[in-house]
Parts: sequence; C-alpha cells; structure tokens
Amino acid sequence: MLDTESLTTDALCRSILKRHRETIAVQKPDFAVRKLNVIITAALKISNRKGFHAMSLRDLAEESGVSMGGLYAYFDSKTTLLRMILGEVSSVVEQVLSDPPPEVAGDPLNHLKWLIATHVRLTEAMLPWFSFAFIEAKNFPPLERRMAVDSEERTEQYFAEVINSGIKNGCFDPDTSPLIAALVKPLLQDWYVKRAKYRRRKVTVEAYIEAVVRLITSACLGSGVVPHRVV
Amino acid sequence: MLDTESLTTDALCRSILKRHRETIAVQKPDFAVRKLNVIITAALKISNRKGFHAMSLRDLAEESGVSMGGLYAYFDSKTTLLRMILGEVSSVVEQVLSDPPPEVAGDPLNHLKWLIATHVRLTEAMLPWFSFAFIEAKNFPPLERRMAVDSEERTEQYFAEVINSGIKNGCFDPDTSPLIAALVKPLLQDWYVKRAKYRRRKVTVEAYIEAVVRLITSACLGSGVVPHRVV
DNA sequence: GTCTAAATCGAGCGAACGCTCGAAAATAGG
DNA sequence: CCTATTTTCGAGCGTTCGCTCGATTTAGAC
Repeated sequence: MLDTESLTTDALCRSILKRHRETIAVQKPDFAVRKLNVIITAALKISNRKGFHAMSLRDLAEESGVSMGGLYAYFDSKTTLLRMILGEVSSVVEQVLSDPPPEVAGDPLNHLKWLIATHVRLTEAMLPWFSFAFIEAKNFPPLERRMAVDSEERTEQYFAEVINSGIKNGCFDPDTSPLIAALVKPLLQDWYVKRAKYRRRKVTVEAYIEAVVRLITSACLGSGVVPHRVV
Repeated sequence: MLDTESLTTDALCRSILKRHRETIAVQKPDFAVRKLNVIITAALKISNRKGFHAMSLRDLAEESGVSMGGLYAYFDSKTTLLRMILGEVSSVVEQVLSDPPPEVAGDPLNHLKWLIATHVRLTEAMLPWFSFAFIEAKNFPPLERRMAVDSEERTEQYFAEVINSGIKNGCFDPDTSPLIAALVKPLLQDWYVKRAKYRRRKVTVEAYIEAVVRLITSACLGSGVVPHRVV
C-alpha cells in the first residue's frame, strides 16, 4: 500500500543528515541522527503550534533538551533548519508519487485513484512535516518559497499527466475540465491542513480518500452515461 | 451579482472604525478613516509579502508614511491590528453569504451555484484581505485562531444546509457524500491562496467558478442519469 | 491672527532575538 | 586510567523588536 518504514522520523533524519553532511558539525552518524531526531521533532511541535518564525531558538533548546550552542552543531542558521525540513518533505513526495506499482501504471483510472490514496496516506504518515511545509512555505525567503511552489507544481504534474493519458486512452471524458488537475491539490491538502477538523468529526483516512476519489473520478469519467465516443 | 461598493478599502475601514471606536484614539472620523486606509493597505502589502509576524512596526511606519507613535493612535498593540483585519474579513463573509437573492433562495441547485460564484467573486474583490486571513490565522493567539476557525465553519454550514435541503427536496442525489460540504471550502480557498498560479495560467474568475460549479454540482446531482428516486 | 484641542512625531526604553565562543563534559583507543 | 578527540554547554554579543511619552505640528472656531 504505502511503505511507511522509510517514513519514520529516524529514517527521515538519516536522509537529512546525508543531504546536509557538510553543514552538520557532528561526526558520528549515530550521535547526529539521534539528536537530529530530537531537534526536528521539537521544531515541528513548536512550529505547528505557533509558527516557525515565532519559535525562538531558546524555545527550541528547551523543548529539545539541547543547549543553545549545541543546536548550532546541527545547523548554521535558523533558515537552514527550515530548509532541512522543507527539503525532506518535497524529496519524499517526489520519491513516493513518482513510483506507482506496476499494476496501476498502464491504467489511468486506477493510477489516478492510487495517486489520491497514496498522497493522503503519505501526508497522514508525515502529518507534522506536511503541516509545517504548508504553513511556513508562504512567508519565507525567496529560495525556500520557490522550493515549495516547485514541489507543488510537480505534484500537480503527476495528476495532469495521468488525466491526459486517460483522455487519450479513451477512458476519460475528453471534455474533462483542464482545471481538474489543479483542483485535486487543495482537496488533498485539506486533509492535513484541517486535520483537527476531520479528527473532531471522526472522518477516517479511508472515508476521506473515498470521497475525494469519487469526486474527482466522476469528473473525469464524464456525465456518467456511456460517452459519445467510439467514432 | 455582487455589490462591490461596500467592499472598497474605504468602506471596509469605515466598518473597522465603527467596530474599534474605543481603541482608536483619533476622534474625527474623516481623519481616522483616511489614515486607517493607508495603514491597513500598507499592512496587507507587507504581510502578504513576508508575513505579519515578520513585518515590524518600523516597516509599517515607513511603508504607510505614518510615524511609529502615530500608528498607536489607531491600535493599542500589533495583535489588535491583526484582529481588526481578521474581524473585518469574517464579518464581510458572513454578511455577503447570508443574504442570497430571492430568485435563488428556494432553489437548492441555483443557491449552491450562487454560493460558489459569490464566494469566489468576493475573495477576488478582497484578495489581499483573504490571503492575509488565510496565511496568518494559523500561527496566532488562541482567540484569533478560533475566530478564523469559527468563521470557516460557518461558511461550510451554508454549503451543508443548501446541500441537505436539496437532498430533501429531491433535486440532489441522496447518496451525495456528507463530506462534499467540507470539500467545497478548499476549492474556494485555492482561488486566493494560489492566486499567482492562476494568474500566470490566465485562468479567469469565470472559468474558475465554472470549473468548481461543475465539479460540485455533478457530485450532488448523482450519477448523471435520472436518479432512481420517485418511489 | 490667536488660542485650544486634536493629531502626529521620533528618540529612547527594556526585553527578546539569532548567533558565537571559550570552557566543560563525554567518548573511545591504547 | 590516561589522553586526544568529539560533543555539549550557556553566558554574553550586537541587533532589532513592540511600545511609550513628552515635545511638536496641525486644524478649526472666533
């Protein structure tokens, strides 16, 4: 369904360490990963409560149990910490969505369903990371902002491609609105942006996937009756 | 269609003045409204570029041309300025959406279409205000956060009510997913949250409304064929 | 033109910010 | 157990923050 082994905080921190080896002063990987885990978990916790900008490094030091100066063995500026998290999120999204299982690869309808389900499950497994990325991407340096916009655009591309190939295949309505691919994204984002609301209403992951799949596929399958194709 | 006269920055500032008369030290309404306009326009401009928290009052003083101390004749704290803007936004939403024209009031399908179109046009007319409200509502004090959540919940209610009455009326599919009302919101928000993207792609307001209306109404009208109702 | 009340100003306050650095503690090989 | 290296620490640096307040300018009635 979705390999959640590589999505544990530990695995993600190992990946972050690999990506930022030169800016992380700590040598021994065991030390580094363990502390990175603690630091990033704390950073996500505080940021998701009051925002990254409002989180001071003293807040972070207290919550993580790592001293002020100790933090700077793991990043050289607060912005680098931001970049570590955002970078990891867009890397994972790319990695997961670009690799559909063989049984859906040739079938646009099932591929579309798979994209939706996998995206929702991925964001569920990495909830604090995605909340963070969504909320913080807006108000930050041009470079980081671009990273987020590009990552999102790439995600939309996956949907656009599968919908287009479905139209060419003949299994999707050729009149499908070209905006559908763009409109899938906010539907998927709502799951983690407003997670508290859905939790309160006891909406399960499966129910949410089902609702989005029905909404989107029915738009792609046309008016519901057998299409006037087959020229 | 949508009365945009009461949505000019001037009219909105007049409303803000009325709501915060006791915290605004300036007596003469003309003076107050004119400066409020300047201050809030500047605040929206800076905040939408780099975030409300990152906007210093010195930034605001420079951009608006009002001195440091002068600003404090219009609000008693930076948080109050935030509250003024958020409060005005949710007030306007409430005001506009709660007042459907008589010709759609009894007709769920047209009422639903009207809600979608009016919401998109409203957010288009007050773009900087809605961008601000969406981005900033997340990372701020409990009270302000609640304000935003409640306002959003109320908006969703309008959709839930019209869909339910449509189901009871027999003009909507009784199998319509109970999540549809919740899913309309992110679709409407995308218009102003990702406004830059749609501008770049030359998507017009009308085209966007059309796409969302088609997506949602087709979900409410059931499988497309004549429903198996009429017991 | 004069006077009074309203409106505006900006230097300055204490607090909190991101970040540094020399000292202290922990780790591991011989 | 000693020593060399790595990791951790937290007081302190310069800067900027939200905010205040006495001085100054402006507006309008007579």
